[in-house]
Amino acid sequence: MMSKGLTKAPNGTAAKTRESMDPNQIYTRIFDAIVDHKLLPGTHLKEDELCDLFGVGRTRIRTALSRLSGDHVIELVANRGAFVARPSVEEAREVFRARRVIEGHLIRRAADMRDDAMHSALNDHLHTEDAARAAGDAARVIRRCGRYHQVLADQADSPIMARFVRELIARSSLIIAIYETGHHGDCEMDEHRQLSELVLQGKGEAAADLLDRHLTGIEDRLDLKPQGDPASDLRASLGFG
Amino acid sequence: MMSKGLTKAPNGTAAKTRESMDPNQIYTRIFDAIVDHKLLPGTHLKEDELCDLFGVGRTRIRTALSRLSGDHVIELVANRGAFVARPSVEEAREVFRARRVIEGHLIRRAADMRDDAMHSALNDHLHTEDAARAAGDAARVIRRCGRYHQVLADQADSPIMARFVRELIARSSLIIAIYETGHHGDCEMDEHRQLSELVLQGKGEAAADLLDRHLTGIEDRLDLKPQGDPASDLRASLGFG
DNA sequence: GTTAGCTAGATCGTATACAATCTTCGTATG
DNA sequence: CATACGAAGATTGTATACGATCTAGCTAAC
Repeated sequence: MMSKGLTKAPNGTAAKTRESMDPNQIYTRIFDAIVDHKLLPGTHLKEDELCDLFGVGRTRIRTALSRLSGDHVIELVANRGAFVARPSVEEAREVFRARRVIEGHLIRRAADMRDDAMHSALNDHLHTEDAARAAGDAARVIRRCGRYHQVLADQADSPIMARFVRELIARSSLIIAIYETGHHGDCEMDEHRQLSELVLQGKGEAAADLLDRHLTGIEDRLDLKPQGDPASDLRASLGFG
Repeated sequence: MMSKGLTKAPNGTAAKTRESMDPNQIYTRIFDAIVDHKLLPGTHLKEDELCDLFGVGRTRIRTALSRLSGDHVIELVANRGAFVARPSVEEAREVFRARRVIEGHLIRRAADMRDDAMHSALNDHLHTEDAARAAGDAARVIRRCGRYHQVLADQADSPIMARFVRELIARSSLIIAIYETGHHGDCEMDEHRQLSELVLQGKGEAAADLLDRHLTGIEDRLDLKPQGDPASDLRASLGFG
């Protein structure tokens, strides 16, 4: 059952659902549920089930699933259906490498462009991140941490690369769901604050360096051992390693 | 009429078409037609017309169009349909900036990883590029030039970033279609050869520098003036500038 | 007891029909 | 003659029904 991950309406009433949702809204709802770890990697997203939940025909569901597949947050298997993606170790490493490359460029550029609007955007977000942490809502903290990187990427006036980063952040969330070890501090809160300060002081190189270490730190806290082929993987899983 | 850009079958017979094409094949055919400048920016891709051309129902066409839209090579306008994308000047500049960032990273990495397979892949492609140029087939030269960058990106064992590059190359082709000035040499052939040599010699930094200049050169050969709002743009187009 | 084959159920893939929307062209009116 | 209005045609958006494919569980044979 998936009703744990996707509720019919955000406020509890089913009113919005009756009025038929756009493919866009459906897409966003599922995307967010995946990023927020409400839908876990491997989950089978059955079309009929989603039809009931959202109160629409299969056509709209399929449109939404197609877009999600384009973002690589779900995998469309022929004649089997849609599954929440399960990034491999190799994919995981490349996602973080790509983030270092692209976000690194964007943060340098943002530092060169800093203005009042950027100041507000970055600080506003830090406040919501604080609030989430204070409330002790773990799911919200995860979401806010990811969002910080998105807000940062959005400051560089580079919508194309910001979209790439959006996909990479979503996939990072899946990666964390699969490979996280006990000791988080997924995104060290303080590092986010330092990043903002460096950007707003125009210290692009320093900001890029810190961002690189920040992302590498997240990656290092994951359990990304090279995993063997399925056969030996089975042996290892059964304790014959 | 669009039959100039999309022929029913590659060899002239209509046999393949009868057997019903996959959404995948349809997607690839349209994607290639756009990259090859057989379908020009702004072209309206009508669903019924495509149904006739490919001999399938609208469902498969829509699946293909949805994927193309995800690549941003076509634009899906609500209730109006699909149009070949017309990148703005701002988008054009960001596409080349993104290419410098991402391809720059990949070429450095490729240089660090060079092996026999890479040697063959790069040289094989240069030969097909030579052949196209010798045959004097302008369309094929354009296609091969774009493909070179794709082949290069594919050498860095980074499928995610290689996919980003694939989209950027396709959009570059649209940008060239719109903004090209008379004097091409779109991709200086000799620079491709030099790039391959530097990569295969493991000179990553030098290769990255040359690639940066190469891409900047292509961008500089375009007519990317800051374009005014539609109103003044019309005045300029009619010679009242 | 194990394995191969088979049947029934579930799920997705596609085509088609109908509804909603937009565009265009003709018409009437100022 | 120019402009606003309206109706017809064209095009896309959606739901639904049917067919294809896969999965699971059962039965039977070895």
